[in-house]
Amino acid sequence: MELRFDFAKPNFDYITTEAQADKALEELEKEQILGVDIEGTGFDPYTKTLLLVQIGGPEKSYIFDARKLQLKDLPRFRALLENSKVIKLLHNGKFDYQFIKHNTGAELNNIFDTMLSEGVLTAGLGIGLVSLKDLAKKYLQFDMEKGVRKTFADFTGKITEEQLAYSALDTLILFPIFEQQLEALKKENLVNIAKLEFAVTRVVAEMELRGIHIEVAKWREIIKDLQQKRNRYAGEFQEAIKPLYKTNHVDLFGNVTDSININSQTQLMDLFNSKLGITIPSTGDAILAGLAHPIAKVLRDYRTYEKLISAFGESLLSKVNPVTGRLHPDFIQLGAATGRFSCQNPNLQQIPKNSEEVPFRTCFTPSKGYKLVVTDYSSMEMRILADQSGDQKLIQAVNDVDVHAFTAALMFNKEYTKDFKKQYPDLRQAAKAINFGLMYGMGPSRLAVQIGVTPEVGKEYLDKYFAIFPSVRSYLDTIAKNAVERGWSATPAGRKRWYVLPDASDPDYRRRISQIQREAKNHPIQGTNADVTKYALVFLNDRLKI
DNA sequence: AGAGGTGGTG
DNA sequence: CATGCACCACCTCT
Repeated sequence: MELRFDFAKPNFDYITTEAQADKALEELEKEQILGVDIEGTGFDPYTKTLLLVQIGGPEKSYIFDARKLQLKDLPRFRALLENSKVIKLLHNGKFDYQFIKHNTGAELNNIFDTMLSEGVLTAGLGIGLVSLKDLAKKYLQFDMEKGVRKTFADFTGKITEEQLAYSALDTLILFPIFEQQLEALKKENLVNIAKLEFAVTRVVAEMELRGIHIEVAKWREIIKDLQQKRNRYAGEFQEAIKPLYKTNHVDLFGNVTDSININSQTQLMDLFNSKLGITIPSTGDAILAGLAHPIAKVLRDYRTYEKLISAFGESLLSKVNPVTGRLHPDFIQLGAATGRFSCQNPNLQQIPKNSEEVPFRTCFTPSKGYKLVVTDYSSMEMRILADQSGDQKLIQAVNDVDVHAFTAALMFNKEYTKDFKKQYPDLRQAAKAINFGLMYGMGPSRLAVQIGVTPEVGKEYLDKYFAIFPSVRSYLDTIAKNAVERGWSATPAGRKRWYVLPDASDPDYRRRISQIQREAKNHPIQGTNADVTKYALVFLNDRLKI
């Protein structure tokens, strides 16, 4: 590949005056494709400063100094970035979108994102989202110098030549990577999925900028209550185990100390296996629940509260932004191999469901003058399974009735009525376990454990299920078979997930193949849910624009 | 710093 | 026999 720039001496102009900016914009307005990148003093647009905005064609980069120019007062600058006829190449454009929007008002559009492209091209391979440096190495066999990047952290001085050259390279290098990725996307029929991700990334940028309002005082009240309960159980636990430990646990000041660290799995294992003579394979809740010993009970109670306090207590509040007073979590749009989102800092996707004792979610309220609108799909993955398998009975079930109850009625030869759920709760529960389990590629033995029957009965149930919904079996089996043959599976919208196929000589060959089969059965279901949700995000953002 | 255990969500 | 999918946070231990 012939490069149109010199790695060692990239061509750039450094723009510090309005006159220079006008001249640069005149050149940039001639381009159909622009590379865009920014440098800031950190990652949070609200607490960190925008230093540079680099915009360039394939041969030359123009570096706008955001501290010397009033970029929000340059309508031509904004018009260039918002010109929907021009493609903007970025790497992790969500980040640049946020800094540019916050500092200049411009809303980048028509984005081609090299990080997201690589994400859809390698989903499932365990590579994750990669840096621009990684892509330069993969596509251009070039080792990028990234030491300069760190020099921008909390930078307050005068921009150096070295910093400028580094910054320029970041927009130039996007072009040859873009060209190769575009070919790969076409070859893998991933263009439409990539376009979806590019559209979604603007929505995600807006979501993160907006953040969410949390009632901090109310949150603290909930934690306080949980702490009281936890401390009581911790005390009861220590009291109960004290006789088992001979050592006199008194510290230098005469205070009685705990016999063991209740949070230590190692010490708990020793407590049960050596001191109590109860052999357990782990201290997980499923095991403890099966023990009659009162220490197991108090430990389970302690854990319930300790979990909530440690995972959702003060640590979550520490993530409230000092400038906005709101939470601004990171939404990773390709966070899962299936195409699902993940979320971090904090993970808003794992706030406990509301209960009377733990009403965490009620603390997320609209700020004054706003309404919080909640939207969701119901039984989405069951509907997807019904639709994709084409099974007429399952389609009828998800459309017309309580699908789990309906399944149970057919499997156990009962009449389906409106109060089936009340009449036969256990049968419905068993059918629900099968419905969900199938979407995860579950086998008969796990099903048996799940619903508390023998493995033989578990197998009977599965056979019965597939006799009623024959298309579901053939659908899942075909997906699994294709995945092992081709090394990938795909959603109807075209999203792919790849699998690393084991070598025939691998001692774990059978286990690994089974793993791939389960993942592949789940991928088109979970992945389609992700596809649908992402289309909905774009749709909603377009129509609910404030 | 990273692994393993545990447990919260869809 | 094991072998239900996808995540992230916190804790201890090494």
